[in-house]
Amino acid sequence: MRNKVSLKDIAQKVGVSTAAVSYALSTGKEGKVSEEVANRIKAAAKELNYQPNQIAKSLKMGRTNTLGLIIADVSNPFFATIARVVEDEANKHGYTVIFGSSDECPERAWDLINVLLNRQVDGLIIVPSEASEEQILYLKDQKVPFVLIDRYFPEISSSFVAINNYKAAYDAVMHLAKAGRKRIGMLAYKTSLFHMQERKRGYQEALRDSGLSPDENWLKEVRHGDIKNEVKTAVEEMLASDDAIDALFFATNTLAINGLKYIDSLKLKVPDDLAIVSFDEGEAFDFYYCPLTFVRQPVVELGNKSVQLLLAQMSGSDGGISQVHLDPELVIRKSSGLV
Amino acid sequence: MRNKVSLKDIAQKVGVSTAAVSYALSTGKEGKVSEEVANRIKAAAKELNYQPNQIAKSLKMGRTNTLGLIIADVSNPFFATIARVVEDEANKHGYTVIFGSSDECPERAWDLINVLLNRQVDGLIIVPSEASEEQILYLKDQKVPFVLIDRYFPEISSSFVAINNYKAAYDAVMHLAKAGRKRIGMLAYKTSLFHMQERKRGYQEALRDSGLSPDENWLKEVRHGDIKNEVKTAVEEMLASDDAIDALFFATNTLAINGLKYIDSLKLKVPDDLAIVSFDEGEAFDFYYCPLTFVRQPVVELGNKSVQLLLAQMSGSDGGISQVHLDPELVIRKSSGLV
DNA sequence: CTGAAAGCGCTTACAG
DNA sequence: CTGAAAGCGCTTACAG
Repeated sequence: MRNKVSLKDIAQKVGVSTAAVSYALSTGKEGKVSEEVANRIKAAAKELNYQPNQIAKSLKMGRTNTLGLIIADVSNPFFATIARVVEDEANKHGYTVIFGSSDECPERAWDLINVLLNRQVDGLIIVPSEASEEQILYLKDQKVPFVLIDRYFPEISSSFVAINNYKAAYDAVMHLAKAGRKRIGMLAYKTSLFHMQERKRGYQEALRDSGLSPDENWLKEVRHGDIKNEVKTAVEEMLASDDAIDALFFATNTLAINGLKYIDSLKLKVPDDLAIVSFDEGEAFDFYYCPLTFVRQPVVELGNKSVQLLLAQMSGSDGGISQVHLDPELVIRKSSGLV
Repeated sequence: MRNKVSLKDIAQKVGVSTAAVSYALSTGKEGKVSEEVANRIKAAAKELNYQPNQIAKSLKMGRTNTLGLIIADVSNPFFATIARVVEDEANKHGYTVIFGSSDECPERAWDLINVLLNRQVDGLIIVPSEASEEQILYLKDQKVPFVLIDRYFPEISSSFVAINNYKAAYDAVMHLAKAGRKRIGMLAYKTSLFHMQERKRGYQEALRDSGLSPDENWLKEVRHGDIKNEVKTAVEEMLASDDAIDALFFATNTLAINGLKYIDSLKLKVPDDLAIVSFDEGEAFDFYYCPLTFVRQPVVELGNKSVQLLLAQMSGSDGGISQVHLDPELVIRKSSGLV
């Protein structure tokens, strides 16, 4: 089978102890073995195509140089990009990443945490799902290094990297107000997760600050699951009332994709009939007839920063909890009706 | 720190050997320890919140229950979906997956293979990049269980799961011919990889079988890297000649996205000015004004099958090499000009 | 039925 | 400068 050659084989071949081989092969321990012996060892290692067994090393060292990443779903482009960025940044620092998709389901997230912990990952990066506070508290209690990304729980003190969702929504809606829209709707997810609450709060504050009294029919929430139909119903209702909306802010890209499809089926014209602002860009919108105004999340920074915070936390050099808010950017194009 | 509780701690608490604890806690070894002792052990394990250290177990067992997955790029939706499917299928069988993105670069693929092997993955699923034959031969030589996915090297005997690319392209182009198109172009990648060769062969055979003598200007190849500009130039040339194409077959979804953007900028109308068939569906096309005819790859089956083949190979129950070709499906919509 | 012991492949404190 | 030995946390063949 493979990987049969171990330190012992090299030691035997050269006629030294495994200790000598270990010293000779690890950098920074040069003084421990004479150069001549070291060279013979290195030659033998190369000849036998020696590949160190990281599992054995990990067991001995108590470190695996592995990071665990729990996201909602890799097949969602937003999370796929995060996964990619985290992978690259981790690799750069000599870490491998193991990821898992929680599907926004706390039970699956628990399973993943246990699997990753049993595999002795050195730290975790987590996009927490709803109702997973218990998990986060457990990790804190167990002193597992971790950082939350994209979302966090304000009532739990922990490291995180997130965007300023309040501001993102506030700016988006203010922009629609400035464009002259009076009846601005918002389509969001029905979830207690803080990032979504913040987006809703931003929406509401912006309405207030624009002197537009929010109508309760303008803010609709749908659940994960049967998105397509729920979005249809929600948008239908926003458009049906006497006070039909004249602008719509989508709280995520998935909501925007589904919402726009339905709006198109109604033959409504963006932005004339309905002005639109969405969250995130993406290939999905590349072919939309009207270039969309959207909130650009700094996803690369989000991913990089989460790795950096985690590594700092693991090395103990940061002395505690770091909470990072990154600023999103409102990219203005035609769909909001101002240009 | 975390995970401090080991078999030894439980053994001490209960007053038995670690062996007894190990037996009591592993299923299928019931007879090895009296029920009464076993119960006390289990109670203690629960009380101490014992979590087995998989690293230690792996070292001892010579198996990690981990699969390595090397794809071109997780942030590409096609590969992201494969990653997701592989993850789910592997989990179902008790395996964790570690993935890495090779970026179609053989050096990066080599690095990934070494990292994964050093981490003692039990097997590999690989989307091979160009010029990586050496790597595949190495894996064979080392008797590492692996299966290739999406692509393979016909001159190297190995397990793989791929689609019938020749047929996919042949059917697509025949369909365009049936739609009355006479000058059918194809935009492909410049690569020696077999799947692309097969797609080109399918295109050429279909032209021949339709009595359309292929013009060498109709088949263009671009390199990864500066896709956007190369696609632009290629499409430009296909349209510029006296024999300008009246239909275009895209060999991948990335090529289609870039190609269609350029075609749109030319104000060409699909399918009247130019009929289109693409590879893969995707959100990207959801908003395209003309529903696209495309080759649907059975990506879920592709992923599932690759895991199944790998597990069979690892268990030694399949006695060698399995080569699976899955059939793609041509989904006919408006862009090809027949409906 | 039960447990002491060896060993997976490493690293490093320690004694020579 | 060099190497024997212990030990990371498990599992299991083996002896009692």
